[in-house]
This record gives sequence, C-alpha cells and structure tokens, in this order.
Amino acid sequence: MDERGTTVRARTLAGAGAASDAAPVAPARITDVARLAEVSTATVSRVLAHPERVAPGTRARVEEAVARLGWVPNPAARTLRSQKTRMVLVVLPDLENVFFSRILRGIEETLAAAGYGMIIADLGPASPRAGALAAFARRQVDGVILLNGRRLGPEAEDMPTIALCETIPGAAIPQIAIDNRAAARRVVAHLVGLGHRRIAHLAGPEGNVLEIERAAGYEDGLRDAGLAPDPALVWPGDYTLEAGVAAASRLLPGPGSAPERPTAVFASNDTMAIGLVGALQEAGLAVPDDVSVAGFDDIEFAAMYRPALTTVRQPRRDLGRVAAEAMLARLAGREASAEGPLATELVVRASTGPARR
Amino acid sequence: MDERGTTVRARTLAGAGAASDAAPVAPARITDVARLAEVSTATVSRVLAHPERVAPGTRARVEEAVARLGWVPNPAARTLRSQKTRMVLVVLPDLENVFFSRILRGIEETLAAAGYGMIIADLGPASPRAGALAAFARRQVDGVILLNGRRLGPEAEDMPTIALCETIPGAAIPQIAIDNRAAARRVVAHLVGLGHRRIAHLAGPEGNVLEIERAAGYEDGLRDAGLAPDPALVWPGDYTLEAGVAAASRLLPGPGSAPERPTAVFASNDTMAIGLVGALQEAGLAVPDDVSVAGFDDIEFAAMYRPALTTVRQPRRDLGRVAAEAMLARLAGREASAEGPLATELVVRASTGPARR
DNA sequence: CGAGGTCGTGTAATCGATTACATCGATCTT
DNA sequence: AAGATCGATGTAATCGATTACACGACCTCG
Repeated sequence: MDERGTTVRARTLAGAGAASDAAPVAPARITDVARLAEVSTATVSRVLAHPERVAPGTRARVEEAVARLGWVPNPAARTLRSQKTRMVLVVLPDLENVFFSRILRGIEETLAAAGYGMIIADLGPASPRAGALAAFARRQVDGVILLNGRRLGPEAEDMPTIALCETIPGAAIPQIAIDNRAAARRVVAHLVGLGHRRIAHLAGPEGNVLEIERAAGYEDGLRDAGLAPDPALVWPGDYTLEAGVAAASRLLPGPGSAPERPTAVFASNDTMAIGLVGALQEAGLAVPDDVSVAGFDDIEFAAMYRPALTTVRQPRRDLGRVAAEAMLARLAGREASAEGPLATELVVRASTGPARR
Repeated sequence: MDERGTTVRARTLAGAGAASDAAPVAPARITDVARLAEVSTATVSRVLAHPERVAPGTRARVEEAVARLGWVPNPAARTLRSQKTRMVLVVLPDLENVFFSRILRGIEETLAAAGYGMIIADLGPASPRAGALAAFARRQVDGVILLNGRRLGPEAEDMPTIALCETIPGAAIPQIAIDNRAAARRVVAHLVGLGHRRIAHLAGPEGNVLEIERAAGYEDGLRDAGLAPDPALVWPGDYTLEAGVAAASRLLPGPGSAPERPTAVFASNDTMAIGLVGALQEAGLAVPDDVSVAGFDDIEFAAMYRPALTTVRQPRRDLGRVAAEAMLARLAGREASAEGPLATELVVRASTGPARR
C-alpha cells in the first residue's frame, strides 16, 4: 500500500480559525467531501461541472462540504482524466523587452478570471529550444499564444494557437494586432503637419512583419502629402539601441551622411529612437530643434526620456485581453469573434517639433 | 470505456520522417514503450528513475523503444502518483519592473537544466490574490522563490521556499541577496573621491529591507570620510520616477530647497535617479557639472540615458542562478550550501563628476 | 547440498479526479 | 394500470505513471 496507504490523514475540520497550528495537513480529496456531504464522488464532481443536474438540496450540502474542507480539485488528477490542463502557454521572443510586460498582465488577468493559468516561455526568435517547448506544450497546456511571430513546431501544430502582435502571414489561426500601417501613416502625417518635407525612416529588421507594415504606412504618409518616397531615406535597423546610435551618423555632416539631410526621422520602435536621439545630442544636434524624432510602442522609457519621445501607444493591456478572450473562446469550442485590429494612439511629446526654416 | 476506450490509437511508428502527415497523433504511453521493448511498465519506469537497477541489455532495449516512440512521461500522471510537480513558482512584486527579467532568466536556465519548469506569478506587494496563489502553489509546484519580500501565506508555509533579493528578516529559509550595505558604501566612497562633501540620499520606501541596508551603507560611507550624516540630506522616496522628479525641487533655489545644497545625490534605485536627473536638466541644472547623481541596480536604461548613469550593477543572472541552485538542493533533500552575499560592481558613467569648486 | 543472498523483472495497488452506464423511484402517457 | 420517460444518484472503469512486494534464477558459503 505504498507510502501513505490507508492511514488516517492529518486533517483539521476547522471551518475558520485553526489555521495556526501548522503540521503539514494533507489537502482534502473528493472522497472527503463526498463522505461529509453523504453523497458519492460522482455527485461532488457533478456539482462543479454540471450544477443543474444535481438536486438543489444535494447541491447545497455538497457546496457546504466543499467550503468546510476548503477542497480544491487536484489539478494533476483532473488533467490526467480529462486531458485538459487549464493552462495556456505564452511564448515571447524576449522577456527582457519591456514592451511585453503589460501585455502579459492583460492576458493573465483575463485567463485567471476564467480559471486558467498562464505559463510564460521566453524563446528567442529562432531558438533550438522550440522543439522541446512544443513537446512540453503538448502535455502541459491547452493552448498557445505566440508573441514571437513563429509557429512552435509540428508537435504543437494541432493545438489551439493564437498569434498576437507579430502576426504570422498565412497561418490559419486567429491573429490579434494593431493596425501598424495606419499608425505609421499617422506619425508621418504628424511630422508633415509640423512642416517637415524630408522625413527618414529608421527601419526594423528586414522581413519582420511589423516592419513591413510600418514601412508601408510610412510610404502612405508620404504619398498623402504628395511627397515621393526616397530609398536613400530608408535606413536599415534592427530594433536595437545600437541601430539607433549608428543611424545618427547619417544626420551629421561628413562621409556617409545623407545628401540632403532630413529634418525628421520616424523610427520603427522607441528603443532605436532613443539610441538615435542620444547619439545626436552627443554630437551636438538638438532634438527637436535640429531634427525631430518619433518612435513606436510607447515603452515606459519613452515618457521618461529627455526629450520625452513622440510615439505610438499600443493598447497593450487590451491586446493581451483580446488575445486571451480569443483563446478562451477557442478552448470553449466557440469560434473567436473576429474583431478588427485594435486602435492605437499617437502620443505627441517633446521629441518632435516644427521643421526648421 | 469512456471516450477513447480500447480502440487502437492513431500512431506513426516512424522514427524520423513522417512528421508531415498530421492527424492528431496521441502521444506515446508507457505501455506502448513496454510493449515495444517487451518488458513490463515497471521496468520502463525504472530505466528512468534507477537505471542501475536494470540489466544493461534490457536498459538498452527500453532506451531504444523510448527514442523510437519519442516517449515523454505524462506529467500529470507522474505528478498524481509521485506528488512531485517538477515546477517552481517565482513570485514577483512587479513584472513590469525591468530589473527582474534577467534574474528570471538565470532562474529559468538553471531549473530547466535540472528538468524543472518555472511558473511566474506577478503579485503586488500586498495583493489579495496571495491567498489564492498559496493554494495554487500547494498543488502545482514543489517550491517557491520569493522576490517580493513577503511570505506567501499559511497554505504554503511548509513548502520549500527561498527568498531572493528582498530578504525576509527572521524567516528560517535560505536567503539570496547582494550586500546592499557594502555597495551603497562604495557609491558614497566614489562620490567622496570626486571631492563631494555634501551628499544627499534619495531613499526608498520606509521599512523596505533594501532601503534599510542601502541607507546604512550610505551612512557608513559618510562616516568613512569623516562626514556627519545630516537628516536634512535624507529625502523620502519610493523607487518611482515621480519620487525622483519631486526630489529635484530640493536642489533648486527657492522654498523647500535644502539650506546648504548638496553637490551629489545617491539615489536608492536607477528609476528615481533618472527622474531626478531629468527634472534637474529641465530646470536648467547640468548633470554632473552642477550636481552628480548616482543610482542603484544598473537597469538597461541606465546606460542608455543621457548622461549615462553611474550606478551599482547587480549580478542579476547569477542571483537567479544561485537561488535556483539553492532551490534544487532543497528539493533534492540536500542542505543548501550557504554562500555569502553576491558581489556587486560599481559602474562609473557620466552622471557623476568632480565636485564643483 | 541446502539455507540464505543478490539480482532482475513482473504484478498489481495506488495517486484523485471524471464520466459512461446502471439503477431506482416518481411522474407521465394512452 | 402497464409501460415509457425522466431526473437524481451511485458504481466502477479510466486517465498514465510509480513503486511496494513477490517471485524465480542464480550464486555463495558452511
């Protein structure tokens, strides 16, 4: 009879007090509840899963017993039997990127309210761990929310999956995101409104979905103003601070600088924008007096930075919430109601100003 | 016989290829492995848990079968039977605080190498969710690493617990941290070395363990230099950006300013230091020419900021690693080897400079 | 040569829930 | 009034592993 066997388990039936006298008390089991309520375990289980199928009187007795014992179904047993884990995996490209934390909160809140837990996996864009993670996911979670723009691998191919922010073109799964293109277009419109005519774009990594959309929006914005896109004004970048720093040289006099220097730059994210601004200041240029710089994302630092950064605020908590809701719908067998992209907000701060005469 | 019953399960015995023709393939079970290796399930299980008790030939057969089928033990079944989840819970006060992300990585790497998973819970300093979390922890994890300086509650009282960074005075659990006091002392010594004599301290929240230590180190540093601590130079704060901004007024001429204004400030964290520097610059004071400012933590932003911040670097990844190792030791029944506090590094950047003559 | 070991393996109980099916009394149908 | 139907509940199989104990083969030693 193994370790525990039929010996009586340490247990305090105390409804309230008694939490103090410790001594490892084994958690209540369904049989304890059944005995106390004088019903079978099947009935106890039914009270949770299908309350309407249990007579009101019986249900009340069971509920009282559950409360008295503080019983919570053993998740391992439940998972084993029902093949449902009540957990969702969230895959990030980089946990250190502050952009994600608030999204995570939105997801977590929503899932928790539905009785689901969240497991976070921090996976680089092309980590070798992806395979192991897929295998893990198969057993440990009911669904996957991807924030890294990459499917997890064949092992997890057939499980409920949702792409968030970094959409996955062509994948037949719900995709939740903002309208990057429209937002970028608005940034450019803002700059144009300030009188800028030569506006550069500091790009994200080539091929990145977000970058493709933001670049398209940038061109839209130029066209709206009757300006011709100029390839010399689209500068390569990769979302890192260093890329921003490097781009500064193009604005300074000397070799490598753009022939006709732009008066404003739209950077594809805040981190690059900050790198750029810092390097410009170091070199003696004033922002926004000499050059205006706008970013994208509205990370916490954007407001803290001097000059405070003009940028696009993403509804991060809502993005998380909506993705989680889509996942819950999917898990409940409902079709996820297809909402359009979420609204963004242009936040005008101190890093953009009137074009220099 | 329920849903699945005795029907033959969809399964491909393919060792390699064949991953393409999808159709939800049920994962292999221990009985599948046993059948293929022509042994009992007990033997299969033993190959994993106690390989030395299995004859080499048999072991090889089993291992080959495991590999062929790609079998991974069902975690729910394993947990149910063994009462071990192979998961560790990490409790944070605030996931949005960038300070934690690298620590998390250190923890995760170390745990993963030992076959453990990590679950993150984002809990405010005094969240009502703590109770629910404790109940969750009881069933879902084998141990808890606390980064928020608070025990989880009676439910989780008797499980392996480790405090990290924010220690919990008096708790009889392993505590991993840096020597905040010594580090603060070194910051002050650095400022003294630059010629500063009036050095203020922008404090953290009252009662916070970290603040208590850092404040003590600040006084140590002053005493080392033969300077008398002056209560008027210890300014209240709470680790937020706003607290830093607010503190700036004390350095500016006008009402509320310190009588004899300090030439340097040691802030208890980087966020406050940045708030302070930003507000000072806004008000026309130069950093470090007029005032030197040092922070603590070396968050990513510290290096990005202009002027780049002088601060104390914590070995974040190592903190995570060491805590995880202590947890693994505890879970394996070994006593955690009591190391002392981890070493920090003073990072001198541009926000501190010689005292003004 | 037989008692007592050791070694390798199998049998079956067990972890704690869920749920198909059986059962049983009460109500409805014609 | 006999049979059908329905609602409430119990019985027991089941999920997939772990592991105490049993067993048989072989070895050792007095």
